[in-house]
Amino acid sequence: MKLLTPSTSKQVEPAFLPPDFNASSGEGSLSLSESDNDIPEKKWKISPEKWICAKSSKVKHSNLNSIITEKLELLILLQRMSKDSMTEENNDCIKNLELETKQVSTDTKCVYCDDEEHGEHGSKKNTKCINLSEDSTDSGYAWVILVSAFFLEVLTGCSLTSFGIMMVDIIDSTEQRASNIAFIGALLSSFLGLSGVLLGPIVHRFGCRVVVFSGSLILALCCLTTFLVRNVIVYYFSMGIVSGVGYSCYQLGAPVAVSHWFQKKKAFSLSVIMTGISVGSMLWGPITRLLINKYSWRGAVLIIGGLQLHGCLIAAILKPGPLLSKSLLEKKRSSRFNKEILKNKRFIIYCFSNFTLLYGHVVPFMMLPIKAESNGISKMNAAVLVAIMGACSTTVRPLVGYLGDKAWFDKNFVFGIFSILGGILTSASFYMRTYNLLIIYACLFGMISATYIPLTLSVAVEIVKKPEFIANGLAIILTVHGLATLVSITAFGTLDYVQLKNNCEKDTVFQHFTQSVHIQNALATTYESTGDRWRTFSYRKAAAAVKRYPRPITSFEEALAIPGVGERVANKIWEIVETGGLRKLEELSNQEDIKAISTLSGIWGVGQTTARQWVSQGIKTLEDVRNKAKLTRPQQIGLKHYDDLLERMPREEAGRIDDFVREKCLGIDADLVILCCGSYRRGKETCGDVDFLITHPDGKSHHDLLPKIIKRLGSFLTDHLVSLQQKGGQSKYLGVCKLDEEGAKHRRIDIITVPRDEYACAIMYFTGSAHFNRSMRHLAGKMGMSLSEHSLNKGVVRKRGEKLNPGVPLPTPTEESVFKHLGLKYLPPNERDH
DNA sequence: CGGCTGTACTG
DNA sequence: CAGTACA
DNA sequence: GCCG
Repeated sequence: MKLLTPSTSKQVEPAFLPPDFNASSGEGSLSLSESDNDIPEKKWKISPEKWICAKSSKVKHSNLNSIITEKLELLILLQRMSKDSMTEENNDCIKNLELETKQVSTDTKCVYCDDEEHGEHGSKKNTKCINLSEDSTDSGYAWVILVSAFFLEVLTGCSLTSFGIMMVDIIDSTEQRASNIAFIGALLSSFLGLSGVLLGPIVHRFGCRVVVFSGSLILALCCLTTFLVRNVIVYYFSMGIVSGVGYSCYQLGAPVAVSHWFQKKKAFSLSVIMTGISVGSMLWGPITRLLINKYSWRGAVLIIGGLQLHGCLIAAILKPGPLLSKSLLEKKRSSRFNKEILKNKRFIIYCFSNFTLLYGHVVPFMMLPIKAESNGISKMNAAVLVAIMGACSTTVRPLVGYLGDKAWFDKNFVFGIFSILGGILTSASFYMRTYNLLIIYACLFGMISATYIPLTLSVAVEIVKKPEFIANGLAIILTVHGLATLVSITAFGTLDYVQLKNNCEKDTVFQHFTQSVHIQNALATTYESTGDRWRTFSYRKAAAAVKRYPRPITSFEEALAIPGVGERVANKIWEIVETGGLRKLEELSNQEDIKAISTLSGIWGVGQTTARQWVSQGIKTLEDVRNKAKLTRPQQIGLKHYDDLLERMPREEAGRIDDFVREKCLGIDADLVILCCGSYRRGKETCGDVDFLITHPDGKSHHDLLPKIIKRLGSFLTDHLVSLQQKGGQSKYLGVCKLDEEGAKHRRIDIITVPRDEYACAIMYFTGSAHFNRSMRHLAGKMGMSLSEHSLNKGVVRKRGEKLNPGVPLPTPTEESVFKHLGLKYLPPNERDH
């Protein structure tokens, strides 16, 4: 085995080599004498000196035990200390190490077996040595185990990948500082590693089946908790600490299980499951994004929790194998922490450099989706970036492993160069704002990090030199990695581009930046009360543009350059950035009348005109309205539910309303097509109302449908605001509903029924957003067309806004067709916010 | 200077 | 027709 | 109030 016979006796060959190397290396050099097959326990405790002795030059058979022992000890240490799970690379190292260990034990043809009775360990009885017949492993059920273990690792890959993807949405919906949420990720990654300390003995005691099973349940429970509870402190546990432990179970379980079943092809099998985690991290990004788009991030968490329950299935498949290496794990660890290592100045310096390296390394992984999003890249594409990074890192890693073994390969050099490259690249990434550039960044960074991260450990081994310190040294390095991860993610959340995304930051520039959005909107509202419709329009537009703008505004000119922001608004933005306020707004909004107007126009059915009229008549409070004002029917209802109707409902509630209405409608006619549109369809976390679009596939049964539906919904609809028959066959109902639940509030509900051939345009319209509809209609207008909720018409002739020729409808069977006619790429509902 | 989405009910 | 609403 |  080449591993144990390095080219020079001085060079300590690091324990981290790629599986393919081990797999392909000859077995011959290590064949052992029979006597090694029966190894008494004591013999396993062998000093590190013997290990290195075995490593340098010729292998002494009698020392092989010590090699195995030492490696296992290292393994234990690594498993405890490592899993800088951000990057999985360390795990790979562990697995490589583990695999190598297995290889050794395989080669010796000495395998430990253990009756899978849980608990009764600690005595020699349990540990016996057998000569294996080769057919009992590597085939048959072993392959089932391999596939299961592979999928287990795929499930593990979910951990930080999906959290990274989700972070943006979590920040949005919890309105927490980004750093608070990022801290969950830091906890997750730390506990993924830390829990190895606890799990090591537990895997040993209860077997990997039990551990994987519990891991699965733990994860499912965590996800359920996250789904149900709306409290960030709880998330620290449910998504951070406890989830970390859960994933740790998977992570430990898979290689252990496989090592129980594979003998000859152990190296191969371990490399297979190793790729599992990479495949997992590639897959989970897009999957998570899709789930979030469809069900919001809470829903996604719940579904992921469900998916993690597959771990139970896998646990059931993972029956104890004929080979059992875990009994080896139980050996008492002989190496204690040796302070001598701290006298090695090179090593200390190396530790610091590793800290800074990892400090910088970890952030891009976790923050990439946020960075992408803050630069206006769609969430799905951000997820794709993560997948790309994963893929690149996956492809390069085996290559590095392969090259790492070559004599001419200068690890120190490569490590140095690539870590510097990674640093430069990441610094440069600050200026990468377009999707294409970020793709390149993801690719390069994935590849570069796949190079230097595994090498950190190899280089450490070379620096430590003294064999008795290697275990300690590696443990220290891995601790440093873990620490760096924790510190960097926590710290970083408060520093860089994360803030740009957020609107709840207290930091000066950023605060002013977000405040400006707020104030612009306030100004818009204020002007609305004054009645200047088009000024309002412009403020709204400018506010939206500023909100979209991915960076803090640092100069007047920068503000002016934003489309939709002119000189006057730029002046105001600059005043906000510099002083934190806007005098004009304060003047205006301190006027009692203006406050009154905005209060009154909160009543459904009361607009600017009515509100202003009332105020001028001295009606300034809701109480005044109740007593003095003349109210229309809808306004009375609006006043009755004033507070309820101004409140937005959580997405889940909209979902329950959807279920209820859907069931009732299908009771009328099972063929009806019911779609809940509006902000719900766009995947928003809260909804101001629920919008139902209903049609019948036969193209005619939508006639007279709406009254039936309203009748059917009965007391669910508490008040009717408007119920109208439109000319073209569309009917619209606006009303108020309330679920039959404890503490349920009144909610606005809109229902429209449309003819089949207007369905696509109606969906477009009813899904919105309002602003998106305006843009689409504006675009249609510029192209000589006209878009409405009924149809997309072409050949429209307009003259000074007036339509002279209504044009002819284009065929629009689907939403896609509408986009196509307008020369646009299809946008899924969740991307129609602008 | 003139447009800034397009449609439809209520009173 | 003006006012209000829907996305 | 912004933009063409």
